[in-house]
Amino acid sequence: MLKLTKKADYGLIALKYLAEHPETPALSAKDIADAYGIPAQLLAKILQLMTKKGLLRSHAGMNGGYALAREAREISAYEVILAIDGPFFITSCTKGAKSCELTPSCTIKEPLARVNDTIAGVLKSISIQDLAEHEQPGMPANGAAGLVSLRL
Amino acid sequence: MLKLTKKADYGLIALKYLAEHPETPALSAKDIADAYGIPAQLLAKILQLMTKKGLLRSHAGMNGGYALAREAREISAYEVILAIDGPFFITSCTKGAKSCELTPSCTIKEPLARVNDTIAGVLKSISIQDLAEHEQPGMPANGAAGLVSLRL
DNA sequence: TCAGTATACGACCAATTGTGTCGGGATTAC
DNA sequence: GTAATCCCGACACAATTGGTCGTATACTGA
Ligand code: FES
Ligand code: FES
Repeated sequence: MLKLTKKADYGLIALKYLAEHPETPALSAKDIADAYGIPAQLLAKILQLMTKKGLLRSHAGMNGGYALAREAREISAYEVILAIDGPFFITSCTKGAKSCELTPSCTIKEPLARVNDTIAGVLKSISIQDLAEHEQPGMPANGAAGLVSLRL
Repeated sequence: MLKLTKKADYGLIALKYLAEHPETPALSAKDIADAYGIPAQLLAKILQLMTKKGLLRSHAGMNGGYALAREAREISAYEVILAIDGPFFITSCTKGAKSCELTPSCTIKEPLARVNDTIAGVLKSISIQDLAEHEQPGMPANGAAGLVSLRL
């Protein structure tokens, strides 16, 4: 539960990989898939999705492939997840604003919606570049990168 | 994606309901299920799970049922979710410490683990009592209840 | 112009997970 | 002893996710 789908995971990995290779004009889906042992065709579909959402730019033909549409710093993990898995809500009742309006006595939705927003905020504060910059192991103890306040 | 299962939702609802009725010594699974239109037998299993994890105390026999094992303030949403859905990891690769060790080049797991911890922290900061205390609508603008720092 | 490389897209199936039901057994109160 | 209640495993069904296939389309370079 509360876990990323593999697709979203693959998407993040692919973007991270692209962010790590800024010199190349484009990388094909197969290139990326091979680098990580990801099913190539599946990754292709994911990349296509992200292209449609404006996160990537694609180019067909020889030496074609995908490239980041924006700076790695300007693409958040939230956007990636949103593009691949669609809008997400932590509460299972918030589906069509239908099923749970039937039980007006249940007020659990409201506080959980705040949690949802908080998580979304955290995800928004993470950029692809953050993922790509892998500090060496050993806890470098760098400063706090983000601060998220949860208001009940 | 990234959503609570219905079971966890039901579990939270049930605990909230129990927290709202502190006067009664115990409420049966059926009582709670009827109050919200939740499948009774399913809820029963969920309550049993939470009992086994020490969140509830149960009592068989007539006028039996369930009661909170601790103060509502002392039970966090995190514990509930953990009890019902098991340990959760946002990263899909962190399953058996197996699949992703094969690709040591992928460093995406690390930063996402921090996100995971952050979310867990948020969930831990929410108690059943927080859910039960439904402020009236209208944004009461009360002070910040929790502050979670995300350190990349 | 033509062959090769690559994206684009839809349909489809397989695997997993989530949701809900059933049935029998054990406890407890009255 | 009977009715209410918890306990628990097995099962069936539904939804989601993961992955494949086939084909169409676009671009490149010789
Ligand atoms: S479960 Fe949807 S509002 Fe309570
Ligand atoms: S996907 Fe698991 S470490 Fe990268």
